Amino acid sequence: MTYYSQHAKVWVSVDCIIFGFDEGKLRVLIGRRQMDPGRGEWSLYGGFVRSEESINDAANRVLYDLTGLRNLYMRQVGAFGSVDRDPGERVISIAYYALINVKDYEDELRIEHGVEWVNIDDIPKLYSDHNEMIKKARKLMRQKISSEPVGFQLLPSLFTLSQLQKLYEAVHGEELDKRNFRKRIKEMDFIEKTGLIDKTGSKRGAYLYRFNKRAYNQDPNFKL
Amino acid sequence: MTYYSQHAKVWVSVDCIIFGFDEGKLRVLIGRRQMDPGRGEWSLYGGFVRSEESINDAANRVLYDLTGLRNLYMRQVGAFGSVDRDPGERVISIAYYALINVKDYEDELRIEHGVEWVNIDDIPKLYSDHNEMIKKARKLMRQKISSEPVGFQLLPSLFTLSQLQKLYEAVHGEELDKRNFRKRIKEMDFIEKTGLIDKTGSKRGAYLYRFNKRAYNQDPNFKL
DNA sequence: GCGGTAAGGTGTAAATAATACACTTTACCG
DNA sequence: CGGTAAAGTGTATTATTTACACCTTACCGC
Repeated sequence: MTYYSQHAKVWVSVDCIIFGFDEGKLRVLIGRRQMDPGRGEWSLYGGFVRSEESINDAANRVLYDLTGLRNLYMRQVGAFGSVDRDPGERVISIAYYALINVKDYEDELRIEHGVEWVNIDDIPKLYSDHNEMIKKARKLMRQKISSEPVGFQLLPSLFTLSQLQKLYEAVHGEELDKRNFRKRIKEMDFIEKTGLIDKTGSKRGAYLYRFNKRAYNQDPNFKL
Repeated sequence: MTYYSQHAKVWVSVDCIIFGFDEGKLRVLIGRRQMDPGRGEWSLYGGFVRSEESINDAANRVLYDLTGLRNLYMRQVGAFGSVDRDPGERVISIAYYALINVKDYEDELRIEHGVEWVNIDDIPKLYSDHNEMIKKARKLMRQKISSEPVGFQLLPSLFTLSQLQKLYEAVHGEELDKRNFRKRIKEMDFIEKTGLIDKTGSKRGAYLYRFNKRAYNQDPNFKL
C-alpha cells in the first residue's frame, strides 16, 4: 500500500463562467443541464478533468468544445468543494471564467450546445453552487478588468470609445462621465485611435480604436 | 455504468501557506517533507482531502493538526493541477493561506511537526509547485490586508502603532511614512487606543491599540 | 544626576488625482 | 431643412496623497 493509496480519490470537474458583452449588457453563457442529476436545470457548462490533462487544459478543452475558440482569455476562479455540492457524487469543481467577443461565437454552435447569453443581473437559480461561482467570477473579473487591459477581449478588435465606456459601465454597474472617461483613455497611449470610422452606432460616426499590446508592454499602466 | 463512473478520479490535497509576523518580518511556516516522494525537501504543510469533508474543512483540519489552533483566518488561494506537479501520482492540490499570531503557536508543537518560520524573502526551493503557491498566496494576502482589517490576525490583540506599521511595511515591502500612517489610523475609529502602555519595544513606552470588530461592522471602511 | 540614545508622538503645505459639469458638431432622417 | 441622437471636447473644484522635521520621554551607562 503506497502513501497515496490510503487516501480517497474524488472526481474533479471544471465549470466555466463565460462572459460576453452585447447590447450594452454583460452576459453569461448558461444552458439547461442535459444529464442527471439535475437534468433540465439551468447550469454553467463544464466537464470532468481527465487524468492526463492539467486543470487548465481541462478548462481550455471545455471552452473549445463549447465555443470552437482557442486561446481564450481565461482565469481560475477557485475550487468549490462542499461535500454535497453535487447531488449525485462527491465532485470537487474548479471554476474558471473566460472573456469572449460575442461576435466570435457562431450562433449555430451555441444553439447546438443549448446555451444562451443571459444578462448577468437576470441569472436564474442554477444547478448546485453555480450561482456562487458566478458571483465570485464576477468579482474577480471586475477587479481584473479595472487594473489590466483585458476588457478588450469582450469587444471587437476595433471599437469605439462609447462601446468601451458602455462595457465599463456594465461591469461596474454605474454610469461613468464621458469626459472623464475619455481623459483617462487619452493618457493610455496603447489605446490607439485609428483613422477608421464606425457608422453603425450613430449617424455621425465614431472613430474606431484599437488596443496595441506591444505598446502596452512597453509601459504597462492601465486603470479604468 | 453511471455518468460519473466513466470519468477518472484523482487525489485532491490541500496545502497551507501559514503567514506569521515576527521580529519585523513576514514569515511562512515550512518544513522538511517526511514522506516519499520528495522526502527531505522543503515543503508546505498539507494533507489529503477526505471523502466526507469539504475542502475548507480539510484545510481547517490540517491547520488544526499543525498548530492546535481553531478558527484561524484562512482563505483559498486556488487549485494547482499540472499533471506532473506531484512526482508520485496525479494529485490536484488546493492551496490555502492562513494568518496566525506567532505567539499563539506553541513552540513544542511546532518543533514536533518539524516546521520553521522562514522569512518570506528567504524561502528556499520547495517541493513541487509550492513556491508558486506561496507567490500567489502572498499576492492575495497583500490585496486582502490592504482592503480589509485582517492584518490584526498577525498581531497580538493589543498592539502598538509601530508594530502595526512594521507589519504593513513587511507586507508591502516598502517603508511607510509614520505621520501619514498614523493619520490614516486616526480616521479608523475601530482601531481604538487603550490606556495601556507597552514598554517592551521602547524605553518611553507606546500606547497599545485594539481592533474593535463591532465598531468596524458599523462602518466597514478600511484602507492601509 | 546627567548626557546619550532610541523609539514615541505630532501638523502643515504642496502636489496629484478625482470629480462635476454643458455646449458644439455631425450626418442622417423625415 | 429642422429635428434628432450620438460624438466629441476643457476647465474649475474638491478630495486624496505625499513630503517633510522636531520635540518628548524614559532608560542606560558613566
